[in-house]
Amino acid sequence: MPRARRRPAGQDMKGPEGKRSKTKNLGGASAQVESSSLQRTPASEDGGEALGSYWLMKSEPESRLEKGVDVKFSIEDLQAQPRQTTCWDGVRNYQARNFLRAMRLDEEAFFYHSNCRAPGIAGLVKIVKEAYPDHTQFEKNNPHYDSSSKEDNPKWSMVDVQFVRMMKRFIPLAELRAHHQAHKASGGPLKNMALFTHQRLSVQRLTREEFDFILSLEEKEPS
DNA sequence: GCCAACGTTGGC
DNA sequence: GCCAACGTTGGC
Repeated sequence: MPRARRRPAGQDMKGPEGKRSKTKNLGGASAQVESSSLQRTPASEDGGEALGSYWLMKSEPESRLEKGVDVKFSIEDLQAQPRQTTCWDGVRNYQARNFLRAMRLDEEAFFYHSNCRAPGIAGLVKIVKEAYPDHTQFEKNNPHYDSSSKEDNPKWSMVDVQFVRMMKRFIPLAELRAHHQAHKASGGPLKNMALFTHQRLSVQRLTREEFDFILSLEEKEPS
């Protein structure tokens, strides 16, 4: 099956080569109740909080070809989308998928720039549509096509996210790491941050303490 | 471009 | 079900 990859469907309407069908018609005629997954668990399954959760979602802001398709999707690309909204397709890792399925409407996520010259947290997005089947798993020409997934039992899910705001200042990975290292000794809020303890996971859950601490960094001088 | 970390695959 | 080989992630 396809490798685990993240990144949203940059419905970039660049050039004539209109990628796939894409273009989720949000607000389309029938705001149909999606989610073939009625498995709507109490969100307490993955060690999840009962209350709202916070998230971090990775995306690559620099061009890179995957099976001939550019996977670039920066926060600026998100801002340029209709309604500043995109479907977060292409996740092919079970842990990340389960987090997508645990996301609830209006929960907030950091938009993280990965695999680039300046990795770090660029902005804030929120969930505007809960998990539903990722259509790209059925598209033979999509880099994330999964021949093992069947239409009547889709393996992979996606959510829709909408731009909320840019961070007041970009929060570099190196700065987060410095806090993580310090907090491991001091017991501070970033001591177990998934960005470092599960570094390859493209969709991560944050505690409220982690989320609030990172927001507080916006007000501080770059260190 | 290098390469460590780590998830997945497939032989047995 | 083990585990070595392999492929990917993603920082540097």
